[in-house]
Amino acid sequence: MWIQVRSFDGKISMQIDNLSKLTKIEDLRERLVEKFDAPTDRQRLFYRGKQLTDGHSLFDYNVGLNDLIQILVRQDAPTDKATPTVNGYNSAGEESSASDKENKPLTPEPVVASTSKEEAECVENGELHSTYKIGDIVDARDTYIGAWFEAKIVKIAVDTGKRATKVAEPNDNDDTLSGIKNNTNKSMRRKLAESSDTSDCSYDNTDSGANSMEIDCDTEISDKVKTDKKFEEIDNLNDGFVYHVVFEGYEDTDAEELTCGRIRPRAKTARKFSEVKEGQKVMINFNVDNPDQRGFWYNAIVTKKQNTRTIKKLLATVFIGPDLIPLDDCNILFLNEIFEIEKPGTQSNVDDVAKDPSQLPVKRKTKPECSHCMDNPGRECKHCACCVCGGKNDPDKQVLCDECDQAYHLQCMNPPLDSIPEDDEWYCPDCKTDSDAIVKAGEKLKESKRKAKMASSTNSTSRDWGRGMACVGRQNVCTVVPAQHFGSIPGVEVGTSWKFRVQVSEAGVHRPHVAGIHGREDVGAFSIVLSGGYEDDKDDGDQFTYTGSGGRDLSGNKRTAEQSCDQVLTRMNKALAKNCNAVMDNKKGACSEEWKKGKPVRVVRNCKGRKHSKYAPEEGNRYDGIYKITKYWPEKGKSGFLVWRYLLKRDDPTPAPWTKAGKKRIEELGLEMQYPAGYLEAMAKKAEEEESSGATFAKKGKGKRKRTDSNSSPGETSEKKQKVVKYSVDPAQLKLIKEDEINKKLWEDAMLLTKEDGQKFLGKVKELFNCICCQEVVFKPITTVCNHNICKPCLNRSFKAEVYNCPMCRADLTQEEDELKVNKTLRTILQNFFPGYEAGR
DNA sequence: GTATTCCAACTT
DNA sequence: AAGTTGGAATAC
Repeated sequence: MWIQVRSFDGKISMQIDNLSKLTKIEDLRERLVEKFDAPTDRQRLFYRGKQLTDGHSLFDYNVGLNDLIQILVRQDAPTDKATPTVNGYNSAGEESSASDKENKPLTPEPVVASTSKEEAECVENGELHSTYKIGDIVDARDTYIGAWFEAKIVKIAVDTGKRATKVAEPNDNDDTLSGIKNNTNKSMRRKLAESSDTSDCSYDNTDSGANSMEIDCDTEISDKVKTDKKFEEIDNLNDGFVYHVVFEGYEDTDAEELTCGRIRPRAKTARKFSEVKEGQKVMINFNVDNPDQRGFWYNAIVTKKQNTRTIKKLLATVFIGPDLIPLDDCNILFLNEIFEIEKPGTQSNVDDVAKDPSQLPVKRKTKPECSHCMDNPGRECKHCACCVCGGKNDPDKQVLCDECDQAYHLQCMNPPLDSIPEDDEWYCPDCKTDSDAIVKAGEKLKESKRKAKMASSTNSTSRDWGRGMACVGRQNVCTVVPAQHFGSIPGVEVGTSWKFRVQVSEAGVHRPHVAGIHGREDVGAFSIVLSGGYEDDKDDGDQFTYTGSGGRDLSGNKRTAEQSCDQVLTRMNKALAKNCNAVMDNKKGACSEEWKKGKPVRVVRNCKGRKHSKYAPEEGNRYDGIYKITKYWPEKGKSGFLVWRYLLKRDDPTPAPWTKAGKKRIEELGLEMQYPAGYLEAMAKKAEEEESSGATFAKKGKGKRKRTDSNSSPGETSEKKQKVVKYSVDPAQLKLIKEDEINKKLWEDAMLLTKEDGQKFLGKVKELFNCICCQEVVFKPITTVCNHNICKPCLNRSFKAEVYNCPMCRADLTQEEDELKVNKTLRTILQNFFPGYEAGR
């Protein structure tokens, strides 16, 4: 068996082959380490909303063939923090970390790791001429967004030129002005701080395209870069020291290593608006994403000032991003919060602050972290405070979920918690893996009673199973027609072949997984498979005899056995008889005068029938069209027991696949053997492995070579086929399509394919009218104002969850809330093309 | 190769 | 919930 594994961001995806259903989760993890660069203990695997835990098998979780498992890689190893790894190196050693501690008088023991022995020599305060001292209260420029944040120096080291942050330094040579990513929310900032810990970090904001902005590259800007070079000169200053700073509010995050150019004394001189002059360099608050809101603190040059009695306005060039790109003509909102830029290298302020704590500058206001309560401490907020009561009280008694980041008061939990959990990780009830559903490793999932009875659960077998196609479940269900449907399946051409029976089931042609007859004794038979079970069945192509089922002792889950008793005309045998256009006779059978008036049976021939029939396909299963029951009768089989026999005659307008016309048609339509999704890939890989492992044999053995040929994908030969069979849409359907004006464009797209074949056309219709929510053909379709088609039930669900956007394009649908009108025309057309597809809904 | 035996999908 | 079923891999 094979499955798909994908990272949550969708960036990395791979097929894992050669799995058995009994493969354990821990074994699966091993297979993911390399590709996802994730040690097993950092992997979090999810399938259908459940987190997979070790000790269980894929079967326990009902993971099916080609199913998708998502992987999330934990940032931090869940091990103890005594030996942190920073910058990709291990901690330098015990001595240096011991001396670290002495040098950190003020801070509550931040995790600072030296990068190597060489660099680990910490600088004693005053010993060397560093620009700043440990404990200095400073502003430090964030590497990525270019804004200044309050920070504190916790450690100083001699710069050996090997700083990890080097890659994150402003890049003089790089004059790319576009594609600046601006991240301004809290979690982003935290991420930024974290990500700078990795030496090979090149931060790429993929989480939200909405936050990124592009700066147009025009000559004006390049000119500005030159004139304002001075900002850069300061920023690139290097006094030979590396300053380890911790940002205020992020004390629990590792320190960031910066050069002195990225640091300056904490801004303390506020300038009055009246004092500010054009051309002046200042630090102002600006929000790049939403210029009419509060943002972060950036360097800026005042370019225009208007100060009349009625108008007070300040325009400035603001320097943003890692390369401090100038952004012209920014309207500065907070005219009473303009700070002078402190000169770098001015007297250290650590002693002053120690003497007189009131000198400590007030924390500058930045963009509120919570857009719901605007950080108003008096306002309850379930977003940034306790998500149960919204209260902001007792922050030390709030516990944060490591999955969703929501806060919970201990007392607001149900049941309440007595104390902060001691575990490294804590998950809120919503995120916690359901411990009821997943019991301790080694035991089975409680879920299904049936499963508990199975051999694999009762430990009655040691058989490994589920590597192949014998016991897989269906990947899709045919909804084009109801399960109990007589006649052909729209879109499935005569001559279509599938490798495995389960695929025939998926296509809706013959639904049972194993059984040869699909029917209901009170309704009739819908389809049969000829798989050569009975020697005395005679197959002449256009007509054949068929034997009913039963009369054998299949106890013990056997598939074959000698006839051991008479067959009776019940169940499937009766169903087949029902199709015959004659009065039912369960003693002697019956014969139809007008056999064509009987109910249609879809006939599939299986390659196993080749033993006795030349009409059977060479490989897999082939749909041969509609047959009808001419007569049925009981007779003595070779075993001496009674069996029911049926004579079927072909009644299908399409030429049979073995005829000349039929072969031509198959060629024209380009019908090829259908394999399960991922099957050919899995086989190719398997063959490759065999090839390499058996390389020494390959030289001798001629047989091995053959294999490469049979591996060639069937798609390769498709070039030469010509599709001349047109698919015709009948006039009534065409009329309806014209009426569905609102979907005109989609229909035009689909109609292009009528030149090819029905499969293509109907496939396209399915694709174009697929509901993005349920991934099926739209049921009770609603065509939105933005011209998208969604199932009414799907849209209703969305509205119930108070989401009033189009699931397709996010367009506002608030107006439509009251009157969700089904596009009746479209519904009729779809019903026309896919008769009964609604029955499955 | 052949006998055995896993599960899934179906109906009753 | 139990019985039926000629699939297809696994064990021998």
